[in-house]
Amino acid sequence: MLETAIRKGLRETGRRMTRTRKAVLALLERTHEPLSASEIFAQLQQAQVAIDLVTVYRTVNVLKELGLVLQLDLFQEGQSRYELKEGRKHHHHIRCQICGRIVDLLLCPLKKLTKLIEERTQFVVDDHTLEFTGFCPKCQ
Amino acid sequence: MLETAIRKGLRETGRRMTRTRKAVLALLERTHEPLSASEIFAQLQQAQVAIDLVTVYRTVNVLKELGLVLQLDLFQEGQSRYELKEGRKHHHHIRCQICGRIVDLLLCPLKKLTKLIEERTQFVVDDHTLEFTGFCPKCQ
DNA sequence: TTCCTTGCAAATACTTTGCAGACTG
DNA sequence: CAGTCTGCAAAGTATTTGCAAGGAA
Repeated sequence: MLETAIRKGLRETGRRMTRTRKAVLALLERTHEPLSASEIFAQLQQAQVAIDLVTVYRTVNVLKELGLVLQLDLFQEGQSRYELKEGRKHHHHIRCQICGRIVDLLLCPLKKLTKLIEERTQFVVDDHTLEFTGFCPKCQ
Repeated sequence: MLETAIRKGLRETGRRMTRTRKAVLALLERTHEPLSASEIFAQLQQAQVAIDLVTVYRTVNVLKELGLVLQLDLFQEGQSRYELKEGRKHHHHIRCQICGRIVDLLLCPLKKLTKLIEERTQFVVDDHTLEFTGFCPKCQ
C-alpha cells in the first residue's frame, strides 16, 4: 500500500505522517490528471478537509523531495501541476487548449535523441520536458 | 532588413514604430540567447536606453502577436524567455543547471511522433515544447 | 491632431517565508 | 515532551492593467 511506503520515507527524513499529508496523497491517488496546488486545495475543501493553500504547497514539495510526486510545468500554463509517481513509467502529456483536459502520453521517444544531444553539445543531459497542446475530440 | 518587415506588421495592425520597440528588437537581434523580460530590461538600462519593465512586457507581447518573437518557458525556470523568430528554423534548447547557459538544439524529432499522438488520442496537435536541462562542459 | 504608446502606480497570480500555537511519535 | 507541522499573515517574484501625459503618423 502506498501509505506504508510514504511513512517510511517520512520517517527516514525526520518527518511525520499527518492528516493533511494523508488527504493530499489520497486525493492524488484517486485523481487521474495532474493537479495544480489550487485545484488540490479546492477539491479538498469540497471533500470537507480543512487545509490551507500554503499547506498544499508545502505538502507537494515534501512529496516531491521524497520522490513520490512529480512536478510538471505544462506549456504556458503559469502554474505547476503535481502527479503521483508511484510505479508509473516516465511519460508526457497533451493538454486541450479549450477545455484544459490533460491526457497522458505513454511514450517517450527521447533516449536516442538524448545521446545525440550529448554528443553534439558536450552537455550531460539530466532531464527533459516534452508537452503537447492541441484540441481534444470534444473541442475540435 | 528586419526593421522594414516590422514596420509593415505594425502598420497593418494599427501600431507604430517607437524608440522602445526599436531598442528591444535591436537587442534581440544582437543577442544569441533567449532573454527574459528582466534581462532585456537590465541590458537596455546598461545600454543607456530609458525603458520601463512594463514596456518590455508590452513590447515582447506585441512582437509575439506579430509573429516576430517566440516565447519560451524553459523547464522550471519560473519566467518566460523571448527570442527573435526571424528566419530561424523551429528548434529546441538545452539549459545548464549550474550556469544557466542556453544552447540551441537545431533539431526536432517530433513530426512522426505528432502523427502517432493524433492517431492515438484523437487530439489535433497544435504545438509542443521540448526542453532539456543538464550540465554544460564547463560546469561538469 | 488623432490616437497609440509610455511610465508610474497599483493590481493580480502563483508561490514562499515567519511565527506562534497544534499535533505526532 | 521534543520537535515537526499547520494556519494565518505577510512577503516575494513574474506579469498585467488603469490612467494621464508624451509621441508617432
